[in-house]
Amino acid sequence: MADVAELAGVSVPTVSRVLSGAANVSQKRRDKVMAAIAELNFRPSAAARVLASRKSEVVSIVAGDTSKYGYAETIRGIEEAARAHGYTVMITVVETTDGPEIDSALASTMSQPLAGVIVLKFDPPGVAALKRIPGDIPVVALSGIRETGVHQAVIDETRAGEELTRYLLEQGHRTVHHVRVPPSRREDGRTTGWRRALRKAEREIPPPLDASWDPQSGRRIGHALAEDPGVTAVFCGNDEIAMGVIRGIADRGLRVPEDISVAGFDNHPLSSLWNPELTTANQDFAGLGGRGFQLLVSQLRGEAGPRFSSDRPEIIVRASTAAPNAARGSVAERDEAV
Amino acid sequence: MADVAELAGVSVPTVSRVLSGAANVSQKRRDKVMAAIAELNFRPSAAARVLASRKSEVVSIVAGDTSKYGYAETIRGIEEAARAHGYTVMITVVETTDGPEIDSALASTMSQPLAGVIVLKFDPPGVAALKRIPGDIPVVALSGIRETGVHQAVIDETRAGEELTRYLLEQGHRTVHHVRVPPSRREDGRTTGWRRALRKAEREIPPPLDASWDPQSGRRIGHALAEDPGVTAVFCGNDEIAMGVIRGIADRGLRVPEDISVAGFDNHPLSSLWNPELTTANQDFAGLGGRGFQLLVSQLRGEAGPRFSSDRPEIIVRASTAAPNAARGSVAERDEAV
DNA sequence: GTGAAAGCGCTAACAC
DNA sequence: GTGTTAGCGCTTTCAC
Repeated sequence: MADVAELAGVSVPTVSRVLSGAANVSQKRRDKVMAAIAELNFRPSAAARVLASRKSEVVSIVAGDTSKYGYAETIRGIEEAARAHGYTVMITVVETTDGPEIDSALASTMSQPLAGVIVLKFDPPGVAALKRIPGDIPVVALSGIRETGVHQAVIDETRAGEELTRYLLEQGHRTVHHVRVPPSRREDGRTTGWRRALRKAEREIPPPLDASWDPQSGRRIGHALAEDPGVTAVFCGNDEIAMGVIRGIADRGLRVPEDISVAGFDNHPLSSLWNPELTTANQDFAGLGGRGFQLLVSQLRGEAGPRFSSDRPEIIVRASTAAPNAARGSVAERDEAV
Repeated sequence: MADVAELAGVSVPTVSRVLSGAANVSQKRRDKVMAAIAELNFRPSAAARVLASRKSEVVSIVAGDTSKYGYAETIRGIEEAARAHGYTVMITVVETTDGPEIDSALASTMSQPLAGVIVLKFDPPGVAALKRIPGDIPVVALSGIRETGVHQAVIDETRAGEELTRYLLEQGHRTVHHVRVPPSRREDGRTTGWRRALRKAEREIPPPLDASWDPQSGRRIGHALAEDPGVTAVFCGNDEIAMGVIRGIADRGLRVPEDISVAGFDNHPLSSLWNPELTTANQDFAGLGGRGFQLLVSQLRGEAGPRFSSDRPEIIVRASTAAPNAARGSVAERDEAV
C-alpha cells in the first residue's frame, strides 16, 4: 500500500480511504490511486486490515458434516447470503462430542479473525460445539431445540412431522410406524411430532425404528416392516431412508403405496423422481442458512430485531402414500398380529 | 499476548515461542505460560500472526457450486485432508465466466491471507476462475483438461467412459446412446471416452443428448429415448440423470434393462438403491479432493514431487444393464427406424 | 534460553 | 480533503 501511495503521489491513509470508500477523497487523487493500484496489481492485506480495524468479514460455519444433503444445502444458503453481503465463509467440521477434542478442532478457527459463527445443530457434535464457542464471538444456531440467549433459526419439523402423520391417519391408517434417522438430541422434532399426532388421535404408538444415515439401513428396515402385517403406513426421518424402506418393501414383493404407504421428509431432489414419487415435507435448508446469516448480520449491526426465526415445511403429497389396503389391515389384526 | 507474558512473568517473545513450539523454552517458563494462557482464556490472533510471519494456514476452495454431489464430496475430501494437516478451509463460489465479475467475486478471498487455492474445474466458471487467480498464490486445479504449469489432480473419466461404453458393446448392443451433463469445456472426458469406444469398435455414433443438472431433464430425455426403437443402451453423464432417464423410460412402459440398458456415472450413494440398481463408474471425489490438497502441501513445502495426480474410476456393473432385447433391436431396424 | 527492538500492512485519531 | 502519528498483536532478528 505504501508503494501505491508513492506511485500515486499521496499518503498511505489516502489510499486506505479510497479503498474503504468511506471518507471523501478528491476525484483527482482517487483516479491516481486507482491507476496505481491497477498498475501495481495491488491486493490489500485482509490480515493487516483486520489487525488495525478489529473488524472482519469472515463468518465460519461449524458443522458435523458438509456433504450430506441437508448440510450441503444449508451451507449453500449461508454462502449465498454471505456473498451477497460481501462476507466470505470458512468451514469448520467437528466430528466428536468430546469437549477437549472439540476445543482443539475449534481452536484454529476461533483464532481466525471472525465476524461471527453459524453452528449447524443438526447432530450431537454440532450441539456440543455450540456450547464451546468462545463467548465473545457472535453466534447463530441453526435447528435443534430452542436456545436461550443465542440467536437461532429453525425449521419447525415437529409441526411438519405431526401434520404428515395426521395426514396418514386421515387416509384411514390405524397407526403410523416411524423410522428415525440419528437424532441430534434425545428425540428429534420429527419424532416428537409423529408421537404427538398419534397421541392426539389416541392411536397405538409403535416403537420407532432406528436407521443410520446410510440409505441401505432403510432397506433392511423395509424388509422387517414388510414382514409385519400390522404395518400399513411408515413415516421416515428423511427421504433417503424412505427410498431405502420402499426398496426393502419391494424386495419382499409388497407394493408401495398399495400394501404399505411410505412418507419421507426433506423433499430431496430425487424424491420426485423415485418410483413411486415420495410424499414428503419440504425442508428449505438453503432458506434456513439464509435466515441464519440474516440473524447474524442483524446481531453484528446491533439491531434490536428478532432473535429467532422459524419456518414451516410444507407437506407435499405424492404417490407413495394412499389409503390402506383393507386386506392387509384386517389380516394383520385377525390372524397374524404379533 | 502481552497480558499472558505479564501474568507469567516472561517476555512476549517467550509466549510466542511456547505457542509456536519451535524454539526451546525452559520447562518452568513453559508451564507458567500455559497456566497464564488457560487463566486468561487467551486465543492468539491469527491475523497478527499472519501479518508478522507472512504465513497462513488457510486454503480457499474456488468452485462453481458447493452442494451438488460431486462438488460436496470433493469439498469434503479437501476439508478432511486440510484438517488433518492443521489447515482451515474457506469457500469461494464463482457463478459466472465473465472476467471482471469473477475478479470481483475473487477479490475479497484473494486479499485474505491464504496458503493456497484449490480450484474445482468442474464447470465453465471454475475453468474461468483458474485463469484469474493471482500468479503469486500457490494453486492446484482439480479435474478438467491437463494444465501446464499448474499442479493438478484428476479422475480419468475419459478412460472410464470408454470402458463403460465398451462394456455395453460387449453385451451385444449395436451402439450406445449418450446423454451428457453440462460440460466444463467443449466436450467432457466422459463423452470423449464414449465416442472413442464407438469409433474403435466402428459403430455408429449417435448425436449426444443434452441434459441439464436437474434429474427431471433426464426423465424427459428418457421419454424421447423410449420412443426411438433404435435405442437399446444409454450411457448417462451422471447417476442422477441416469435415474431420470430410467424413470422416463418406465413412464413409457418399457423396462430397464430388458428393453433398454442404462448406465450412469459417479456411483452416487443412491445408485445402489435405485430400482434397478445402477451400472456406473465409481468416481472417488473425496479422494480427488484429498489428492489435490496433498499436491498443494507438497507445493508449499517446495518439494520436487509429482505435479499431477490421476485416478482411474472403477466400473461397477449392477442391474441396469444387460444384453439387448433381440425383439426391440430387430424391430427397430426393419420397421420403425427413423 | 531469554529479552529488547523493530516492523509486518493497514486503520484511527488528530491536526491542519 | 489530506498528511502525520500512533498503534493493532504478533514474529523476527539480534544481542546477551
